[in-house]
Amino acid sequence: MQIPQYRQLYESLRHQIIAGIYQQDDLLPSENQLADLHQITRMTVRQALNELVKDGYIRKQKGKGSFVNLRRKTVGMLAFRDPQTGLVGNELLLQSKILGKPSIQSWDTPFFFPISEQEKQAGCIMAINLHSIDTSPLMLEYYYLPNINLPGFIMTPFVKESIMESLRISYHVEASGVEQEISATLATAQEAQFLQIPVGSPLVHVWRRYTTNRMGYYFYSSSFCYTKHYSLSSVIL
Amino acid sequence: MQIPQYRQLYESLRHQIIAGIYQQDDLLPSENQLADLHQITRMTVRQALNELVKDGYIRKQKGKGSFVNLRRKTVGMLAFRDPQTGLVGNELLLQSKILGKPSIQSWDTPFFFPISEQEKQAGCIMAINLHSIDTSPLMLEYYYLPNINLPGFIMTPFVKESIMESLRISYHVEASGVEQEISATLATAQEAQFLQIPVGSPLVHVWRRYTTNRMGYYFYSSSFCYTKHYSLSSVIL
DNA sequence: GAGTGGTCTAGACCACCTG
DNA sequence: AGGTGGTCTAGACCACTCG
Repeated sequence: MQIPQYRQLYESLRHQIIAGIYQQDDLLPSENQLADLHQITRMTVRQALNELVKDGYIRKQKGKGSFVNLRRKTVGMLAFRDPQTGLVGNELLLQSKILGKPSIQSWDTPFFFPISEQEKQAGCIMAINLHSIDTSPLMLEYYYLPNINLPGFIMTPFVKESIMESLRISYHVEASGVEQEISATLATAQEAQFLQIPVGSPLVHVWRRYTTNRMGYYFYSSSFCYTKHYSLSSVIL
Repeated sequence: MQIPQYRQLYESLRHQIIAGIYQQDDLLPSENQLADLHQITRMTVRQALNELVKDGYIRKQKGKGSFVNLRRKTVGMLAFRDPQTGLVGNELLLQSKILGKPSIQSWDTPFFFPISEQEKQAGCIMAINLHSIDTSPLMLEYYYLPNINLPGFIMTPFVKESIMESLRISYHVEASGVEQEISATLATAQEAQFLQIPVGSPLVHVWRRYTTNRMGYYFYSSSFCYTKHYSLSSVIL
Protein backbone atom coordinates (compact mmCIF):
# COMPACT_ATOMS: atom_id res chain seq x y z
CA MET A 1 0.00 0.00 0.00
CA GLN A 2 1.49 3.32 -1.01
CA ILE A 3 -0.87 5.95 0.33
CA PRO A 4 -3.11 4.89 3.23
CA GLN A 5 -6.81 4.85 2.46
CA TYR A 6 -7.64 7.23 5.32
CA ARG A 7 -5.10 9.66 3.88
CA GLN A 8 -6.69 9.46 0.44
CA LEU A 9 -10.11 10.18 1.90
CA TYR A 10 -8.62 13.02 3.96
CA GLU A 11 -7.10 14.61 0.86
CA SER A 12 -10.26 14.12 -1.15
CA LEU A 13 -12.47 15.81 1.43
CA ARG A 14 -9.90 18.51 2.14
CA HIS A 15 -9.74 19.29 -1.57
CA GLN A 16 -13.50 19.53 -1.84
CA ILE A 17 -13.61 21.87 1.15
CA ILE A 18 -10.87 24.15 -0.19
CA ALA A 19 -12.43 24.14 -3.67
CA GLY A 20 -15.72 25.27 -2.16
CA ILE A 21 -17.65 22.14 -3.13
CA TYR A 22 -18.42 21.81 0.53
CA GLN A 23 -18.92 25.22 2.07
CA GLN A 24 -18.82 26.69 5.56
CA ASP A 25 -21.20 24.84 7.90
CA ASP A 26 -22.17 22.33 5.20
CA LEU A 27 -22.94 18.86 6.49
CA LEU A 28 -20.59 16.14 5.25
CA PRO A 29 -21.97 12.68 4.43
CA SER A 30 -22.24 10.55 7.58
CA GLU A 31 -19.47 8.17 8.54
CA ASN A 32 -21.51 5.17 7.43
CA GLN A 33 -22.28 6.79 4.07
CA LEU A 34 -18.61 7.60 3.47
CA ALA A 35 -17.68 4.05 4.43
CA ASP A 36 -20.16 2.56 1.94
CA LEU A 37 -19.20 5.07 -0.74
CA HIS A 38 -15.49 4.33 -0.56
CA GLN A 39 -15.79 0.66 0.33
CA ILE A 40 -13.83 1.02 3.57
CA THR A 41 -14.76 0.44 7.18
CA ARG A 42 -16.13 3.10 9.44
CA MET A 43 -12.98 3.10 11.59
CA THR A 44 -10.94 4.12 8.54
CA VAL A 45 -13.41 6.88 7.72
CA ARG A 46 -13.17 8.04 11.32
CA GLN A 47 -9.40 8.30 11.10
CA ALA A 48 -9.71 10.54 8.04
CA LEU A 49 -12.36 12.71 9.68
CA ASN A 50 -10.38 12.99 12.93
CA GLU A 51 -7.38 14.25 10.97
CA LEU A 52 -9.65 16.85 9.38
CA VAL A 53 -10.83 17.88 12.85
CA LYS A 54 -7.25 18.07 14.09
CA ASP A 55 -6.32 20.31 11.18
CA GLY A 56 -9.37 22.47 11.72
CA TYR A 57 -11.25 21.75 8.49
CA ILE A 58 -14.34 20.25 10.11
CA ARG A 59 -16.03 19.93 13.47
CA LYS A 60 -18.07 16.95 14.65
CA GLN A 61 -21.20 16.85 16.76
CA LYS A 62 -22.60 13.73 18.32
CA GLY A 63 -26.03 12.86 17.00
CA LYS A 64 -25.82 15.44 14.19
CA GLY A 65 -22.83 14.97 11.94
CA SER A 66 -19.64 16.55 10.64
CA PHE A 67 -19.69 20.17 9.58
CA VAL A 68 -17.27 22.18 7.47
CA ASN A 69 -15.12 24.68 9.35
CA LEU A 70 -13.23 27.12 7.21
CA ARG A 71 -11.44 28.85 10.06
CA ARG A 72 -8.26 26.79 10.08
CA LYS A 73 -5.65 26.87 12.75
CA THR A 74 -2.37 28.40 11.72
CA VAL A 75 0.18 25.74 12.57
CA GLY A 76 2.62 27.55 14.76
CA MET A 77 3.09 30.39 12.34
CA LEU A 78 1.80 33.76 13.21
CA ALA A 79 -0.03 35.26 10.26
CA PHE A 80 -0.53 38.92 9.61
CA ARG A 81 -4.02 40.26 9.71
CA ASP A 82 -5.68 43.50 8.89
CA PRO A 83 -8.00 44.29 11.80
CA GLN A 84 -9.98 46.65 9.56
CA THR A 85 -10.90 44.26 6.77
CA GLY A 86 -10.37 41.02 8.67
CA LEU A 87 -8.13 39.75 5.90
CA VAL A 88 -5.65 37.11 6.98
CA GLY A 89 -2.40 35.67 5.66
CA ASN A 90 -2.51 34.65 2.02
CA GLU A 91 -5.59 36.70 1.33
CA LEU A 92 -3.36 39.72 1.81
CA LEU A 93 -0.92 40.50 -0.99
CA LEU A 94 2.17 39.67 1.01
CA GLN A 95 5.48 40.19 -0.73
CA SER A 96 8.66 38.44 0.26
CA LYS A 97 12.17 39.55 -0.60
CA ILE A 98 15.65 38.23 0.20
CA LEU A 99 17.95 41.03 1.35
CA GLY A 100 21.58 40.76 0.21
CA LYS A 101 23.37 37.43 -0.23
CA PRO A 102 23.16 34.68 2.36
CA SER A 103 26.50 34.07 4.03
CA ILE A 104 28.17 31.24 5.89
CA GLN A 105 29.45 32.33 9.26
CA SER A 106 29.99 31.07 12.79
CA TRP A 107 27.12 31.13 15.25
CA ASP A 108 26.58 34.15 17.43
CA THR A 109 27.71 33.25 20.94
CA PRO A 110 25.68 32.99 22.94
CA PHE A 111 22.92 32.07 20.49
CA PHE A 112 19.37 32.52 21.80
CA PHE A 113 18.72 28.77 21.64
CA PRO A 114 21.19 26.14 22.84
CA ILE A 115 23.30 24.86 19.93
CA SER A 116 24.63 21.31 19.68
CA GLU A 117 28.31 20.63 19.11
CA GLN A 118 27.56 19.31 15.63
CA GLU A 119 25.65 22.46 14.70
CA LYS A 120 28.47 24.61 16.05
CA GLN A 121 31.07 22.73 14.00
CA ALA A 122 29.00 22.94 10.82
CA GLY A 123 28.62 26.69 10.99
CA CYS A 124 25.59 28.77 10.15
CA ILE A 125 23.99 30.02 6.98
CA MET A 126 22.47 33.42 7.63
CA ALA A 127 19.89 34.96 5.35
CA ILE A 128 17.59 37.93 5.67
CA ASN A 129 14.00 37.98 4.47
CA LEU A 130 11.76 41.04 4.36
CA HIS A 131 7.99 40.68 4.12
CA SER A 132 5.87 43.58 2.94
CA ILE A 133 2.30 44.31 2.06
CA ASP A 134 2.16 46.46 -1.02
CA THR A 135 5.15 48.68 -0.46
CA SER A 136 5.11 48.87 3.33
CA PRO A 137 7.49 46.48 5.14
CA LEU A 138 5.93 44.46 7.95
CA MET A 139 8.42 41.87 9.10
CA LEU A 140 12.18 41.51 9.04
CA GLU A 141 13.36 37.91 9.41
CA TYR A 142 16.86 36.65 10.13
CA TYR A 143 17.22 32.95 9.34
CA TYR A 144 19.94 30.77 10.85
CA LEU A 145 20.41 27.39 9.16
CA PRO A 146 22.96 24.84 10.38
CA ASN A 147 25.19 24.21 7.36
CA ILE A 148 24.52 20.48 7.23
CA ASN A 149 23.53 18.71 4.06
CA LEU A 150 22.48 21.84 2.20
CA PRO A 151 24.93 21.71 -0.76
CA GLY A 152 25.13 24.91 -2.75
CA PHE A 153 22.53 26.72 -0.68
CA ILE A 154 24.13 30.13 -0.91
CA MET A 155 24.58 29.84 -4.68
CA THR A 156 21.16 28.42 -5.53
CA PRO A 157 18.50 30.94 -6.55
CA PHE A 158 15.66 31.23 -4.09
CA VAL A 159 12.17 29.95 -4.72
CA LYS A 160 9.56 32.69 -4.53
CA GLU A 161 12.09 34.87 -2.69
CA SER A 162 11.40 32.84 0.43
CA ILE A 163 13.81 30.84 2.56
CA MET A 164 11.15 28.43 3.82
CA GLU A 165 9.97 27.74 0.26
CA SER A 166 13.54 27.22 -0.92
CA LEU A 167 14.24 24.71 1.84
CA ARG A 168 11.06 22.87 0.94
CA ILE A 169 11.41 22.80 -2.82
CA SER A 170 15.18 22.51 -3.27
CA TYR A 171 16.10 20.36 -0.27
CA HIS A 172 12.84 18.73 0.83
CA VAL A 173 13.28 20.16 4.30
CA GLU A 174 9.89 21.03 5.73
CA ALA A 175 9.04 22.60 9.08
CA SER A 176 6.96 20.21 11.18
CA GLY A 177 6.72 22.24 14.36
CA VAL A 178 7.71 25.51 15.95
CA GLU A 179 8.80 26.71 19.34
CA GLN A 180 8.38 30.45 19.73
CA GLU A 181 9.66 33.03 22.17
CA ILE A 182 7.92 36.36 21.94
CA SER A 183 8.92 39.69 23.39
CA ALA A 184 8.54 43.41 22.70
CA THR A 185 11.45 45.65 21.76
CA LEU A 186 12.16 49.10 20.42
CA ALA A 187 13.43 49.39 16.87
CA THR A 188 17.19 49.88 16.53
CA ALA A 189 18.73 51.86 13.70
CA GLN A 190 19.11 48.76 11.51
CA GLU A 191 15.58 47.50 12.02
CA ALA A 192 14.20 51.00 11.55
CA GLN A 193 16.05 51.33 8.26
CA PHE A 194 14.89 48.01 6.81
CA LEU A 195 11.31 48.47 8.01
CA GLN A 196 11.22 52.17 7.10
CA ILE A 197 9.94 53.24 10.49
CA PRO A 198 11.20 55.64 13.17
CA VAL A 199 13.92 54.40 15.52
CA GLY A 200 12.30 53.42 18.84
CA SER A 201 9.01 52.16 17.36
CA PRO A 202 7.62 49.21 19.33
CA LEU A 203 8.23 45.87 17.57
CA VAL A 204 7.17 42.32 18.31
CA HIS A 205 10.30 40.19 18.43
CA VAL A 206 9.85 36.46 17.75
CA TRP A 207 12.58 33.87 18.13
CA ARG A 208 11.70 30.58 16.47
CA ARG A 209 13.18 27.11 16.55
CA TYR A 210 11.74 24.89 13.83
CA THR A 211 11.65 21.13 13.95
CA THR A 212 11.74 19.53 10.50
CA ASN A 213 10.92 16.34 8.68
CA ARG A 214 14.68 15.67 8.66
CA MET A 215 15.33 13.87 11.97
CA GLY A 216 17.49 15.94 14.30
CA TYR A 217 17.72 18.91 11.95
CA TYR A 218 16.49 22.22 13.36
CA PHE A 219 16.68 25.72 12.02
CA TYR A 220 16.12 29.09 13.62
CA SER A 221 14.78 32.53 12.92
CA SER A 222 14.60 35.89 14.61
CA SER A 223 11.80 38.16 13.37
CA PHE A 224 10.93 41.77 14.01
CA CYS A 225 7.31 42.67 13.29
CA TYR A 226 5.87 46.12 12.88
CA THR A 227 2.32 45.85 14.19
CA LYS A 228 1.01 49.39 14.00
CA HIS A 229 -1.25 48.67 11.03
CA TYR A 230 -1.41 44.87 10.94
CA SER A 231 -1.49 42.66 14.00
CA LEU A 232 -0.17 39.11 14.20
CA SER A 233 -2.92 36.55 14.37
CA SER A 234 -2.99 32.90 15.32
CA VAL A 235 -5.87 30.52 15.92
CA ILE A 236 -5.19 27.45 17.95
CA LEU A 237 -7.60 24.68 18.87
CA MET B 1 -19.95 3.43 31.05
CA GLN B 2 -19.09 6.63 32.84
CA ILE B 3 -15.52 7.39 31.90
CA PRO B 4 -14.26 5.83 28.65
CA GLN B 5 -11.48 3.31 29.10
CA TYR B 6 -9.14 5.15 26.76
CA ARG B 7 -9.63 8.26 28.89
CA GLN B 8 -8.81 6.35 32.06
CA LEU B 9 -5.62 5.02 30.52
CA TYR B 10 -4.80 8.50 29.24
CA GLU B 11 -5.19 9.99 32.72
CA SER B 12 -3.24 7.17 34.32
CA LEU B 13 -0.27 7.56 32.00
CA ARG B 14 -0.45 11.36 32.09
CA HIS B 15 -0.39 11.25 35.88
CA GLN B 16 2.63 8.97 35.90
CA ILE B 17 4.45 11.27 33.50
CA ILE B 18 3.70 14.40 35.51
CA ALA B 19 4.62 12.65 38.76
CA GLY B 20 7.97 11.69 37.28
CA ILE B 21 7.37 7.92 37.39
CA TYR B 22 8.04 8.01 33.69
CA GLN B 23 10.73 10.54 32.91
CA GLN B 24 11.89 12.42 29.85
CA ASP B 25 12.70 10.04 26.97
CA ASP B 26 11.62 6.99 28.97
CA LEU B 27 10.10 4.21 26.90
CA LEU B 28 6.47 3.45 27.70
CA PRO B 29 5.23 -0.16 27.64
CA SER B 30 4.33 -1.22 24.12
CA GLU B 31 0.77 -1.02 22.89
CA ASN B 32 0.35 -4.78 23.15
CA GLN B 33 1.70 -4.81 26.71
CA LEU B 34 -0.64 -1.99 27.76
CA ALA B 35 -3.54 -3.82 26.14
CA ASP B 36 -2.79 -7.03 28.05
CA LEU B 37 -2.14 -5.14 31.26
CA HIS B 38 -5.45 -3.27 31.22
CA GLN B 39 -7.47 -5.99 29.56
CA ILE B 40 -8.50 -3.80 26.65
CA THR B 41 -7.85 -4.04 22.94
CA ARG B 42 -4.93 -2.44 21.19
CA MET B 43 -7.19 0.01 19.34
CA THR B 44 -8.34 1.42 22.69
CA VAL B 45 -4.76 1.71 23.89
CA ARG B 46 -3.92 3.51 20.66
CA GLN B 47 -6.67 6.04 21.23
CA ALA B 48 -5.23 6.84 24.66
CA LEU B 49 -1.68 7.12 23.30
CA ASN B 50 -2.78 9.27 20.37
CA GLU B 51 -4.42 11.70 22.79
CA LEU B 52 -1.14 11.86 24.70
CA VAL B 53 0.69 12.58 21.46
CA LYS B 54 -1.86 15.27 20.58
CA ASP B 55 -1.33 16.91 23.97
CA GLY B 56 2.42 16.64 23.63
CA TYR B 57 3.14 14.24 26.50
CA ILE B 58 4.68 11.51 24.37
CA ARG B 59 6.04 10.91 20.88
CA LYS B 60 5.78 7.67 18.94
CA GLN B 61 8.28 6.08 16.61
CA LYS B 62 7.49 3.24 14.29
CA GLY B 63 9.45 0.12 15.12
CA LYS B 64 10.72 1.52 18.42
CA GLY B 65 7.95 2.59 20.75
CA SER B 66 6.40 5.52 22.63
CA PHE B 67 8.69 7.93 24.45
CA VAL B 68 7.94 10.50 27.13
CA ASN B 69 8.07 14.11 26.00
CA LEU B 70 8.07 16.62 28.80
CA ARG B 71 8.09 19.63 26.55
CA ARG B 72 4.36 20.08 26.25
CA LYS B 73 2.66 22.33 23.79
CA THR B 74 0.95 25.24 25.46
CA VAL B 75 -2.58 25.07 24.13
CA GLY B 76 -3.10 28.50 22.74
CA MET B 77 -1.87 30.13 25.90
CA LEU B 78 1.41 31.88 25.81
CA ALA B 79 3.43 30.88 28.87
CA PHE B 80 6.13 32.93 30.47
CA ARG B 81 9.61 31.58 30.36
CA ASP B 82 12.91 32.56 31.88
CA PRO B 83 15.48 32.40 29.07
CA GLN B 84 18.25 32.17 31.67
CA THR B 85 17.09 29.08 33.52
CA GLY B 86 14.81 27.69 30.84
CA LEU B 87 12.00 27.47 33.38
CA VAL B 88 8.53 27.51 31.87
CA GLY B 89 5.02 28.19 33.10
CA ASN B 90 4.08 26.41 36.29
CA GLU B 91 7.65 25.65 37.19
CA LEU B 92 7.99 29.37 37.82
CA LEU B 93 6.34 30.71 40.96
CA LEU B 94 3.67 32.65 39.15
CA GLN B 95 1.34 34.67 41.33
CA SER B 96 -2.10 35.77 40.22
CA LYS B 97 -4.11 38.59 41.74
CA ILE B 98 -7.49 40.13 40.99
CA LEU B 99 -7.31 43.92 40.97
CA GLY B 100 -10.35 45.73 42.37
CA LYS B 101 -13.90 44.43 42.02
CA PRO B 102 -15.23 43.09 38.75
CA SER B 103 -17.98 45.29 37.34
CA ILE B 104 -20.89 44.90 34.96
CA GLN B 105 -20.77 47.48 32.21
CA SER B 106 -21.62 47.96 28.56
CA TRP B 107 -19.15 46.86 25.89
CA ASP B 108 -16.57 49.30 24.63
CA THR B 109 -17.62 50.40 21.16
CA PRO B 110 -16.03 49.48 18.96
CA PHE B 111 -14.81 46.32 20.71
CA PHE B 112 -11.71 44.73 19.20
CA PHE B 113 -13.66 41.61 18.21
CA PRO B 114 -17.10 41.70 16.57
CA ILE B 115 -19.81 41.30 19.24
CA SER B 116 -23.12 39.59 18.58
CA GLU B 117 -26.42 41.31 19.34
CA GLN B 118 -27.07 38.88 22.18
CA GLU B 119 -23.70 39.62 23.76
CA LYS B 120 -24.29 43.34 23.43
CA GLN B 121 -27.70 43.10 25.13
CA ALA B 122 -26.33 41.01 27.99
CA GLY B 123 -23.59 43.46 28.86
CA CYS B 124 -20.07 42.75 29.91
CA ILE B 125 -18.38 41.67 33.12
CA MET B 126 -14.97 43.29 33.29
CA ALA B 127 -12.27 42.05 35.62
CA ILE B 128 -8.58 42.75 35.91
CA ASN B 129 -5.97 40.12 36.67
CA LEU B 130 -2.32 40.81 37.41
CA HIS B 131 0.27 38.04 37.10
CA SER B 132 3.63 38.37 38.83
CA ILE B 133 6.69 36.33 39.47
CA ASP B 134 7.84 36.85 43.01
CA THR B 135 7.08 40.52 43.46
CA SER B 136 7.65 41.71 39.90
CA PRO B 137 4.52 42.11 37.75
CA LEU B 138 4.67 40.49 34.32
CA MET B 139 1.24 40.60 32.77
CA LEU B 140 -1.83 42.77 33.13
CA GLU B 141 -5.00 41.10 31.87
CA TYR B 142 -8.38 42.66 31.22
CA TYR B 143 -11.13 40.06 30.93
CA TYR B 144 -14.42 40.70 29.19
CA LEU B 145 -17.15 38.12 29.87
CA PRO B 146 -20.59 38.31 28.26
CA ASN B 147 -23.01 38.45 31.21
CA ILE B 148 -24.89 35.33 30.17
CA ASN B 149 -25.64 32.52 32.58
CA LEU B 150 -23.04 33.52 35.14
CA PRO B 151 -25.29 34.16 38.18
CA GLY B 152 -23.58 35.96 41.02
CA PHE B 153 -20.24 36.17 39.27
CA ILE B 154 -19.25 39.56 40.64
CA MET B 155 -20.19 38.54 44.21
CA THR B 156 -18.60 35.08 44.21
CA PRO B 157 -15.08 34.86 45.63
CA PHE B 158 -12.48 33.96 43.06
CA VAL B 159 -10.73 30.62 42.90
CA LYS B 160 -6.95 30.95 43.22
CA GLU B 161 -7.28 34.65 42.37
CA SER B 162 -7.74 33.65 38.75
CA ILE B 163 -10.63 34.40 36.42
CA MET B 164 -10.05 31.35 34.22
CA GLU B 165 -9.96 29.06 37.27
CA SER B 166 -13.11 30.66 38.66
CA LEU B 167 -14.98 30.14 35.40
CA ARG B 168 -13.87 26.53 35.35
CA ILE B 169 -14.57 25.61 38.97
CA SER B 170 -17.64 27.73 39.73
CA TYR B 171 -19.40 27.66 36.36
CA HIS B 172 -17.87 24.72 34.50
CA VAL B 173 -16.93 27.02 31.64
CA GLU B 174 -13.66 25.86 30.14
CA ALA B 175 -11.65 27.38 27.31
CA SER B 176 -11.40 24.95 24.40
CA GLY B 177 -9.58 27.16 21.95
CA VAL B 178 -8.07 30.57 21.45
CA GLU B 179 -7.77 33.09 18.68
CA GLN B 180 -4.99 35.59 19.33
CA GLU B 181 -4.01 38.93 17.89
CA ILE B 182 -0.56 40.11 18.89
CA SER B 183 1.00 43.51 18.58
CA ALA B 184 3.63 45.68 20.25
CA THR B 185 2.78 48.89 22.13
CA LEU B 186 4.34 51.39 24.47
CA ALA B 187 3.18 51.39 28.09
CA THR B 188 0.62 54.07 28.95
CA ALA B 189 0.44 55.63 32.39
CA GLN B 190 -2.09 53.07 33.62
CA GLU B 191 -0.17 50.03 32.38
CA ALA B 192 3.08 51.47 33.69
CA GLN B 193 1.55 51.96 37.12
CA PHE B 194 0.13 48.44 37.41
CA LEU B 195 3.25 46.80 36.02
CA GLN B 196 5.61 49.10 37.94
CA ILE B 197 7.63 50.00 34.87
CA PRO B 198 8.50 53.29 33.14
CA VAL B 199 5.92 54.84 30.84
CA GLY B 200 6.87 54.07 27.23
CA SER B 201 8.36 50.63 27.90
CA PRO B 202 7.71 48.21 25.03
CA LEU B 203 4.90 45.73 25.81
CA VAL B 204 3.47 42.75 23.97
CA HIS B 205 -0.25 43.33 23.60
CA VAL B 206 -2.40 40.22 23.12
CA TRP B 207 -6.09 40.27 22.33
CA ARG B 208 -7.75 36.90 22.84
CA ARG B 209 -11.08 35.39 21.95
CA TYR B 210 -11.72 32.12 23.75
CA THR B 211 -14.06 29.43 22.54
CA THR B 212 -15.52 27.37 25.39
CA ASN B 213 -17.15 24.05 26.11
CA ARG B 214 -20.42 26.00 26.37
CA MET B 215 -21.72 26.08 22.79
CA GLY B 216 -21.78 29.59 21.39
CA TYR B 217 -20.28 31.18 24.48
CA TYR B 218 -17.08 33.14 23.95
CA PHE B 219 -15.11 35.37 26.26
CA TYR B 220 -12.34 37.85 25.64
CA SER B 221 -9.18 39.22 27.14
CA SER B 222 -6.69 41.98 26.48
CA SER B 223 -3.25 41.40 27.99
CA PHE B 224 -0.18 43.57 28.34
CA CYS B 225 3.04 41.67 28.87
CA TYR B 226 6.32 43.05 30.10
CA THR B 227 8.97 40.93 28.38
CA LYS B 228 12.23 42.53 29.44
CA HIS B 229 13.15 39.71 31.80
CA TYR B 230 10.81 36.89 30.78
CA SER B 231 9.75 36.18 27.22
CA LEU B 232 6.47 34.60 26.16
CA SER B 233 6.93 31.07 24.98
CA SER B 234 4.72 28.69 23.03
CA VAL B 235 5.42 25.32 21.52
CA ILE B 236 3.12 24.14 18.82
CA LEU B 237 3.15 20.86 16.95
C1' DG C 1 -37.56 5.42 16.14
C1' DA C 2 -34.05 6.20 12.91
C1' DG C 3 -29.70 8.18 12.19
C1' DT C 4 -25.48 10.22 14.04
C1' DG C 5 -20.95 10.18 16.10
C1' DG C 6 -18.36 7.88 20.44
C1' DT C 7 -16.48 3.82 22.17
C1' DC C 8 -14.87 -0.90 21.88
C1' DT C 9 -13.70 -5.81 20.44
C1' DA C 10 -10.72 -9.49 18.31
C1' DG C 11 -8.61 -10.33 15.06
C1' DA C 12 -5.17 -9.24 10.63
C1' DC C 13 -1.13 -7.69 7.57
C1' DC C 14 2.41 -4.28 6.89
C1' DA C 15 6.81 -1.34 7.31
C1' DC C 16 10.18 -0.25 10.36
C1' DC C 17 13.79 -1.03 13.91
C1' DT C 18 16.97 -3.75 16.71
C1' DG C 19 19.60 -7.62 18.31
C1' DA D 1 13.56 -13.09 13.64
C1' DG D 2 10.85 -10.89 16.80
C1' DG D 3 8.86 -6.78 18.52
C1' DT D 4 7.09 -2.12 17.49
C1' DG D 5 3.78 1.16 15.82
C1' DG D 6 0.64 2.06 11.34
C1' DT D 7 -3.24 0.59 8.96
C1' DC D 8 -7.49 -1.93 8.35
C1' DT D 9 -11.60 -5.14 8.78
C1' DA D 10 -16.41 -6.43 10.30
C1' DG D 11 -18.79 -6.40 13.43
C1' DA D 12 -21.10 -4.36 18.27
C1' DC D 13 -23.48 -1.29 21.86
C1' DC D 14 -24.05 3.36 23.54
C1' DA D 15 -25.62 8.43 24.08
C1' DC D 16 -27.17 12.02 21.62
C1' DT D 17 -30.27 14.61 18.18
C1' DC D 18 -34.29 15.30 15.61
C1' DG D 19 -38.61 14.66 13.40
